[in-house]
Amino acid sequence: MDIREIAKRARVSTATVSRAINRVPTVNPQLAKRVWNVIEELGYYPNTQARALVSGRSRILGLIISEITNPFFPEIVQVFERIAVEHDFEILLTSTGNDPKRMETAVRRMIERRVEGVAIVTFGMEEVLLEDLKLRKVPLVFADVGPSRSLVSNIRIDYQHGIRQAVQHLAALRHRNIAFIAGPSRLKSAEARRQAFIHSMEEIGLEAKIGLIVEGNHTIEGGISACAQLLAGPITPTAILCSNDMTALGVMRKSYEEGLVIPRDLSVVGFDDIRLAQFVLPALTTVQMSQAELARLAFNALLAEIKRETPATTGTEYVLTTHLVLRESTHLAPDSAVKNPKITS
Amino acid sequence: MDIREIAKRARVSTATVSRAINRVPTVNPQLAKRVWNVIEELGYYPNTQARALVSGRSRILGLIISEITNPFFPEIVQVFERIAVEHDFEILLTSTGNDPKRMETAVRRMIERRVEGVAIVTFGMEEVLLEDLKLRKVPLVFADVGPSRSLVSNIRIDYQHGIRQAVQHLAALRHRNIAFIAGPSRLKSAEARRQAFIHSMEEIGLEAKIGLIVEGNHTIEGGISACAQLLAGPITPTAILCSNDMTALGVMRKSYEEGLVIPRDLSVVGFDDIRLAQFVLPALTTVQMSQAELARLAFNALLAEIKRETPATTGTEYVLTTHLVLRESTHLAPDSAVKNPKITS
DNA sequence: GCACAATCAGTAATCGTTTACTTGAGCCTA
DNA sequence: TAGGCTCAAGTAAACGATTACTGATTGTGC
Repeated sequence: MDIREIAKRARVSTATVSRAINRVPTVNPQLAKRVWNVIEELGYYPNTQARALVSGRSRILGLIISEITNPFFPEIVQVFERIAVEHDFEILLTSTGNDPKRMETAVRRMIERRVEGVAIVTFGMEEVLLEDLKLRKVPLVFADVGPSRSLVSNIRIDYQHGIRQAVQHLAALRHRNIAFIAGPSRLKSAEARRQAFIHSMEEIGLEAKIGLIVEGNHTIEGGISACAQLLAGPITPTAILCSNDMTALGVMRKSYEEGLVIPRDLSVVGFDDIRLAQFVLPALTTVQMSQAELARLAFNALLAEIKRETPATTGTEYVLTTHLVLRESTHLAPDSAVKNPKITS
Repeated sequence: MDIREIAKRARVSTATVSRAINRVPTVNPQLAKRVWNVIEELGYYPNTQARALVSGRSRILGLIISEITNPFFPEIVQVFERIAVEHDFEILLTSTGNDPKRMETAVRRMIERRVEGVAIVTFGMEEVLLEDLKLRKVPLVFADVGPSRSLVSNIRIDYQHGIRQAVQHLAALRHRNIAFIAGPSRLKSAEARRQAFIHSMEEIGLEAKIGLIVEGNHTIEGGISACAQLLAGPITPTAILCSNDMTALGVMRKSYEEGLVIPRDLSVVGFDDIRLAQFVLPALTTVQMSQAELARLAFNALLAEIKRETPATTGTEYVLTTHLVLRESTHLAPDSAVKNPKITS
C-alpha cells in the first residue's frame, strides 16, 4: 500500500496526499480530511526510506557510548532516545566497548544510514575514526573532553567542581590519607578526573601522595584489585575517592572481604552517581554528573547544529557541572575519633 | 557521491558497480577490482535507504524491551545488537517502560521504518498493540510468556526449574517460612514465577502461606516496601525469594536499615542474575536466566523467520531454562541455630 | 561455416516518497 | 471585459540504489 493507493481512493493526486500528511497549510481542509480518512481506514504508514531518500533527511541520529552494560549509560540512552523520538528522530546506538574495531564499523554503519548527527558519549574515542564523519559534514557533539580545536561541539564537564567538594568534604572529616583510584590513563576523562583530584588536594595544602594514587579501569573488578593494591601499600588510606561508581563498588566489595566496615574504617566516594549508588549498602556518597542532563545537552547541541543554516565555523561549547551528593559511605576518619586498631580479618 | 559517480570513474555501468559491491560472482574480477579501487579512493558508502527502497529489505530489526535502566536488559541489548550487526542488521530499540502509549508509538515507528522483524523482550506487552505488525506479516518473537496460539514464535522460559532449585535449597537450609515477593500481577512472566514458587513449595510439602506472598513491582523501591510489609506481617519469614534481582536488592536494603544481617538473620534469593548480583554485599544467590542466551535465541528465531520462504503456519517454540546460582546471601535458618558456618554445596 | 547457446556488461524500469513546476479557476482592477 | 494575479491542486522529475531485460561477444557442435 502506498501513497498512490491513498490518492486514488481519496480522488486526489499523490502530491495532495503528501501535503496532507505533512500538514502543509495550503491544502483545502476538506480534501485533507478526505485523505486522512482514507489513511486511517487503510492503516497506511508512510515509508520512511522513501521519504529519507528524496528529502535527503534520514531523521536518524547516531549515539556512540562506551558500554551499555555500564550502568552509567542506560539512563543517557533512555533520555536521549526519549527526546529524540519526541522530535521524530530515530537512534542508531552503538556500544563500542572502547574497541577501535567496533568504533570503526559503528562510524561506517552510521554513514551508510546517513545519520544527521552523532553524539559521542564514550570516554575515549580515537578522533581519527571520526574523519569520515567530519568529511561528510555530519554534525558531531562530544560529551566530555573532546577536541576543542576542530569544529565539533563539545560538552565540557566541570570535574573540578564536584571533585573539589568531595576532597574538601573528606578533609573536613579529618581524613589526611586520601587515596584516588583513577580510570584508565588513556581516557582523557579519567585523566581529567585525576588532575582534578590532585589539584583539589594541593589547593587545601594536602599532599596527593604517589602511593595513594593507583589506576583502576572503571569496572568493579578494577576497583577490587586497585583497592587491594592500596590496602597492601605502605600508607593505609582512610578514605578513597574513585574515578567512577563502579570502581567504588569494587572498593566496597574488597573492603567487605577484608573485614573493613564502611564508613567506620574507610570512607568511600564515587563518581557519576549511577542510580544504583543510592541503593548499595551503605549508600554511596558520590559526585553526581547528571546523566539526564548530559543526554539533554547532547541532543540539543546536535539539534542546534542540524538546524543551523550556515555551517558552523567553530564548535559550540556547553558545560555540565558536577557536585557532591552526600550519602552514607563517608564518616570521620578513624584515627581522629579514638585510637582504634584497624580490623584485619 | 553516488553509484553513478563510481561508475563513471571506473568506466563501467552502474549495474556493474552495484554487482561488484554486492559481490555478484559473474562480474569480471578485473572490473570488480577497478570498481573497488574507485570506491576506496573516494571513500564511497552506499546509501542504505536507496538500497532498502528498491530491494524491499530494510535490514532493520525492532527490539522492544521494558526498561533499559533495569540492569537486566542492557546485556540483552548488547548481545542482540552485536549479533545483529554481524548479520548486517541495524536495531531499532525501544524501552517502553510498560507504558501502552509508548508501545504504540514504538510499533508505529517500527512499521514506518519497515523493520524486518521484531523481538519483544518485555515482560508485559498488550498483544492488541501488535496487530498492526501481524497484519503486515512482520516476523515476531516473544521472549517469555507470549501467546502460544498465534503464529508468532516464542521463547518459553522454564521458570520451574530454577525456582524449584531455589526453594529446595532454602528448604535444605531448614527454612520453613519462605516468603515470595512477586512482580506486578498483570505481567504474565511475574505470574508464572509466582506459580512456579507455589508449585515448588507444595511439591516438597511446604505451605506457601498467604501472608508470605506479597506483590512488588520489580524495582528496588518495590522490594523495599514489599520487604517492609513482610517484616510487619504476622509471620516473620526467614527466607525471601524474589521475583527479580532488583526486588532482592530492595530487600537487602530494607534489611540493612532494620538491622537484620543477611544471610545470618534472613536468607535472600533473587531472580535473573544480573551482573551486579555477584558484586553486592553479600553476593546474591539467585536464579540465573541467561540474558546472553535469551538474546541469542531471540535473534536466531527472528532470523529463521525472516529467511523462511513460505510464511509460517504456526510459531516455533524455543526454551530457555533457568538454574540456581549459589552465592552468599543464603544460610541456615536462624531458628535451627546449630553451630554451623557457611554451607556450600 | 553457421546456427545457437552461454556469458556478462549495459540500459532502463522500479521502489515510494517529496517538491519544483505547471495548470487553471476565481478574483480584482482598469 | 480583458489582463493579470493569487492560489490550490495536479504532473512529473527527482532521490540512489537494484535488477529484469537486452544485446554484444565468444564458444560450440555439427
